[in-house]
Amino acid sequence: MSMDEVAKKAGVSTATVSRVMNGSRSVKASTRARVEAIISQEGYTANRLARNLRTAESRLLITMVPDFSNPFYAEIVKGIDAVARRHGYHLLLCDTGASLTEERTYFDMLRTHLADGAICLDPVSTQRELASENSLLQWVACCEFDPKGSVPYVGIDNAKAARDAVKYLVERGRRRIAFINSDERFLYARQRKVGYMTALSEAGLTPYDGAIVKTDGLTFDDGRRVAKRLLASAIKPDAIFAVSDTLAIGAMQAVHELGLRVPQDVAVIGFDNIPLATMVQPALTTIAQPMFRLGENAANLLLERMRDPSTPALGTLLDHELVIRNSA
Amino acid sequence: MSMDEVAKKAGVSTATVSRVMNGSRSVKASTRARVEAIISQEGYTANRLARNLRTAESRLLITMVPDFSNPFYAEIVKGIDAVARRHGYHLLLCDTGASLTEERTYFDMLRTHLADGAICLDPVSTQRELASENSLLQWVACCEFDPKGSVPYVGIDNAKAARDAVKYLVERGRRRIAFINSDERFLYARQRKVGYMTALSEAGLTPYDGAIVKTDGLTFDDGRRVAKRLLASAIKPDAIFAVSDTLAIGAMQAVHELGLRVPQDVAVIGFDNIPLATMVQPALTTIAQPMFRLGENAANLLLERMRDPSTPALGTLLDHELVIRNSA
DNA sequence: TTGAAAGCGCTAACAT
DNA sequence: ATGTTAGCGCTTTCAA
Repeated sequence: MSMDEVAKKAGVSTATVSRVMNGSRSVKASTRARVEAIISQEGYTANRLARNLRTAESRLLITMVPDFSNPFYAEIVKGIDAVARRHGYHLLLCDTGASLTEERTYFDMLRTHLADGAICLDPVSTQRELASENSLLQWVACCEFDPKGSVPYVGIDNAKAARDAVKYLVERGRRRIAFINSDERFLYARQRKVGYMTALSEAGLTPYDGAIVKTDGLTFDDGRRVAKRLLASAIKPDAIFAVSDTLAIGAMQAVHELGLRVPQDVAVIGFDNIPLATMVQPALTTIAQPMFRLGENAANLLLERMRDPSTPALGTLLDHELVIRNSA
Repeated sequence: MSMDEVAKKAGVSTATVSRVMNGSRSVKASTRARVEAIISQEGYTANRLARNLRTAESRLLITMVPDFSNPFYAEIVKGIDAVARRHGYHLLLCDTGASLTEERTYFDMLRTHLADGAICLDPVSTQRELASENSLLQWVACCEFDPKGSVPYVGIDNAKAARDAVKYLVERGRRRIAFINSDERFLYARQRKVGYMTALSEAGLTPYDGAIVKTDGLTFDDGRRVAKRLLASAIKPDAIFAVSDTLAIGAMQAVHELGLRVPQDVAVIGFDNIPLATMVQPALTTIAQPMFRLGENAANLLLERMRDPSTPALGTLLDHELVIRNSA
């Protein structure tokens, strides 16, 4: 059923029906009542495709996530969703698999007006590729960002956070501190490595031979695998710092499987403070990111820029926190 | 830039540009080349709002999830996404919080042609409310479904699966088997309870006093909390069957905190086989659901019904599997 | 093989 | 306070 038919039944013009639907003040009470009666009686809802075409907005926001089976992103998305909803927007959530091609597809949805704005959580390396070709589109970066780029962002100071974690290990007397990093296409991976190096050099240390390892993914099993390698080499670590909790938990598992104890033999620190961190044995010491608030901030930033595109494209860094539990 | 401008630049009509964009065969090769040159040179992409309005389809599929921080749903969504993508659809993912009001919002998006179809993972109790008012819309249920309803669905036989789990415990000599259930608005909760009762009665047992407990949520902490209650009562369980892995892992944690051993003192079985199940100590025995395939099937079912609405609205049950590890 | 023209269902400027 | 009308940018029949 279209607006035309509603108008006909109510004996008014489509313009009046439109006014009623959009809450325009300039409709006589009796007319409004008559129209509303028809609307609810017929269960009429406006065709949003038509409305969107006409008003050139869709009230849809895209959120690009590299992998939504990673629990870390869930909280961020909830923060985004909360803000979006509060402003009458809905979320088009996309698992890009960190792939450039997929990203392009979603940017196309912006370009073709299927969505009004986007929040990108994908690796900064892909973001850089996309920045120039999508400079006219409304989008912001969250967690992953190019500090020198022109895309507004919200994140944390990864280098400082990693430094805090490693500094803590040093203060507890650890000297052979291994570092499990992930894909360095991600800014956080590169920055956290910097923080790791900084903390060591501030303590007059250097990474021992073979202290730094890399994984492709972020699964528990990735963590377990590389930790086993770490624990099987000539020089054995007395502490492991992993760039994500999932990796850290995998590493703890590996330590246990080799008959060693956490933290006595090997201390372990993770990053993210996912819900699970409190549930493993021993509970995981980690760096907490304000995930929900990261999402909220990103959404607010985007909405603000959409409202007023001349808003300066600034970057915001939120605070992290070292959460000390029992694994280190 | 609109199609009009492309047409003007190429010296053809919009109809021809449209034909080129949609790969119509009836365009002279030289004309096509000329138009395509302009398109790529200008970086033109069609306004999908306009196209959607005209063709009355959006190529968007809604997926309603009660809570996407639950890792269980992530795999299902990936299955849905894979199929959707293969057929040129994109996913509008929604966290409804299992709320009826939210659900209604998303069904409205179907009604208003913002999306072409929906897959609902929300509790069957809310689905029932929605079934009649949305009987004309294209949607299917996944995991949660009304076996007697008219909405097509894909799921597993929860009662049978739960029975398998509890039967296994009985066969291993357990007698005081506790049951941690969650919100009984969910079909799976009710069906699994049936399975639990069936297995016991088949073994000539009845639940001991206080054997059955309920939680509101599905977090680790919910599991830990109720397990503590269970282990503090007069009669202590020698086994715990939880309706989800997250609850089971929380329960294991509680057992450990009380200085008891899993499985020697208390065996624990979960449900879902989330990735984490292999990473906890001891590794969790659980019922595996084919999550990815559940998602794939649901999406295929939906697409089929959209293609041919006369396709019978049938229900499919996929197989589960008891995965034996070390916790029971 | 191509173009002209109608129209998808709505909003908003303008007129009354 | 209400109606008329012109489009938003596309697809698609119909005619040439």
